[in-house]
Amino acid sequence: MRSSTSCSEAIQPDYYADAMAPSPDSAAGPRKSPLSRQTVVAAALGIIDDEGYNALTMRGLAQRLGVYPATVYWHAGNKSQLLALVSDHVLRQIEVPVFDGSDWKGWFLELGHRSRAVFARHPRFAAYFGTNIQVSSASLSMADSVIHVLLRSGFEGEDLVHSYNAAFGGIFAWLTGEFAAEPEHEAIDFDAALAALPPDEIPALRSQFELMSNRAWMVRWNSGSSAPMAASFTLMMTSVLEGIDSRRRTR
Amino acid sequence: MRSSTSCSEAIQPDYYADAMAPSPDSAAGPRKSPLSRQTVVAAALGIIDDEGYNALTMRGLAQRLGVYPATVYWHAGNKSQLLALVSDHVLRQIEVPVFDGSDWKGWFLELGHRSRAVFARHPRFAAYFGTNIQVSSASLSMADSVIHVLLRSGFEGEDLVHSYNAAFGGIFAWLTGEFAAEPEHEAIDFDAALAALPPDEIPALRSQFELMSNRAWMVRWNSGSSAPMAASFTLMMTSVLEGIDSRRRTR
DNA sequence: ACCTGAACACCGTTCAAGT
DNA sequence: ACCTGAACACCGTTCAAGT
Repeated sequence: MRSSTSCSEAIQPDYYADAMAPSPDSAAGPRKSPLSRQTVVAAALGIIDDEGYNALTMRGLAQRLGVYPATVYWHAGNKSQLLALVSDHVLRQIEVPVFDGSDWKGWFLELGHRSRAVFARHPRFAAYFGTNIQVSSASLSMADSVIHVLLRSGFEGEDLVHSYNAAFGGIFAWLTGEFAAEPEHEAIDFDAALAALPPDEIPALRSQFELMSNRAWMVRWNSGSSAPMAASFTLMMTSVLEGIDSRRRTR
Repeated sequence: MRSSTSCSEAIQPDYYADAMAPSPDSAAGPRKSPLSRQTVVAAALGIIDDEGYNALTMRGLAQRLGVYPATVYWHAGNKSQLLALVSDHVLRQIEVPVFDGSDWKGWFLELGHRSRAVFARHPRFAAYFGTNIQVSSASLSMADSVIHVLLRSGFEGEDLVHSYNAAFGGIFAWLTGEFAAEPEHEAIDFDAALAALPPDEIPALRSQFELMSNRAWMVRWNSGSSAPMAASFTLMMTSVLEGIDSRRRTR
C-alpha cells in the first residue's frame, strides 16, 4: 500500500516517512486480521525486554507493529494506560500458589520465589511495579489471595493490615530494587567514584570490598538480571516472616 | 538582555521564544553571579517536588533558571548525570546516626526513620532510588556506615553480605514502594476496577475492604505522601531485624 | 569560563479522513 | 471497526558563536 502512494512532495521530512510507514513486506507478511490489544501489549513488553524501559515509545511501538502511531492509540488508549495493561499482563504470569491451610510462611516464600522468577524474565519492566501504584484485575486478585491466606492463618484487624504490608509489600518492593536499572556508562563509573573519595574515608567498605563488590545494595553496578541477589532475597523474606510470626506469638 | 534583541523575523515560532527566553525581570532580578551546579541541582529537585518526576525536562529547568537549555548542559552534563547529582543531594540529607557499639537493631531503626523522613520530603523523587542503582559519594559513604555497624556487631563473610542486603536493601526498597506514583485519574479508577470483577471474586478482599482500603499494597490509590504507611514500615523493619538476629543466634 | 541562538532528530497526542 | 496521513506542541542534545 505504501509503495502505491507518493509522498515525495509532502511537507513531511523523509525520516518520518521511513520511520512511520507500515511495512507490508515485513517478516509477517501483510496483516490479514486486525491488530488486537493483546498483540499491542505483547509488543510493548517486547520492546521493554529488548531495549529497556525508556526505549518504549508509542511511535517505536507503532513501527514495530507496522502501523501508524494513531493505531496504537486506538487499541491502547495512551501511554500510561498501555503501561497499566502491560503491568496487568506481567502480574498475571505470577501463578499464585494454592494454600494448604497450614504453612502461611511457606506459602509466602513460594509466592516470593515465583514472583522473582517472573520479574527476572522481565527485569527492565520491574521498575514499573515499584514506582507505580497497581490497580488492575490481576493486582486485586493477588491482594485477595494474600488476604485470604492471612485471614485463614488467624491475622485480623490492624495486625492483618501491617503484616500484609510488611510481608507482601516487602517482597514486591525488594524485587523492584534488585532489578533496578544500571547506571549509564557515561554517567557513572563505580571505580572512579570509589577513587574520588580520600583513602581514609569509607574504611569499612574498603576492607570488605572484595567480599561485597557487586553483590550488595549501593555496592554494585549491575542489575539483578546479571548480578542476582537470590540468597539475600531469601534471607529477607524468611527474616520478615519469622519476625512477624514471633511478634504475634508474644501477644 | 532579551528585550534589547529582536527576533520577530526569526524562523523560531513564538512559543519557543516565550518558553526559552531568559527572564531578566524575574523575581530574583538579573543574575549577578554565574549559575552554579548546586543551583541547577536544587532547581531540578524543586521541579520534581512541585510538578512530579516526569515533569522534569532540561528545557523546563532552563526556563525556571532563566537561561537557555545549553547552559544546563554546561553545568550538569546531561539528564541522567543531573539525576545522579540530585540523587546524591537528597541522599546527603539523610543524617546517618552515630553507632554506640551496642544496639545495632536500634541503629537500623533510626536510620530507617530518618531515611523515611527525607523521602517524605521528596516523595516524587523517591522512585529514582528504587529503580536506579546508586553510585555517588553519598551512597558509598552510607554503605560504609552500614558495613561498619554490622562488622562491629559481629557479622562477617556471607552472613554480613546477606544481612546487609536484607536490612538495608529492605528499608530502601520499601520506601520507594511506599512513595510510588499515583495512577493517573484518566488511566485507572480503583472503584471501577473493583466493580469490574464479578461479585463472587476476591471475597477476602471484599470482606476486609473497609479495613484495608487505601492502607495496603495493591489496595490503595494514593501515594505514601497522602496515605502514609509508617506503622507497616516499622513492623517490616523490626521484623526483618528480629528475624536476622534470631537466625544468627541459632547458628 | 559561561552563556546565547539555532538547529537536528526525535517525542506523545489528536483529528479529520479514508475503507 | 479499524487504520491512514498529517499536524501540533513539545522533548534531549549538540555546536558554533558570542562575551
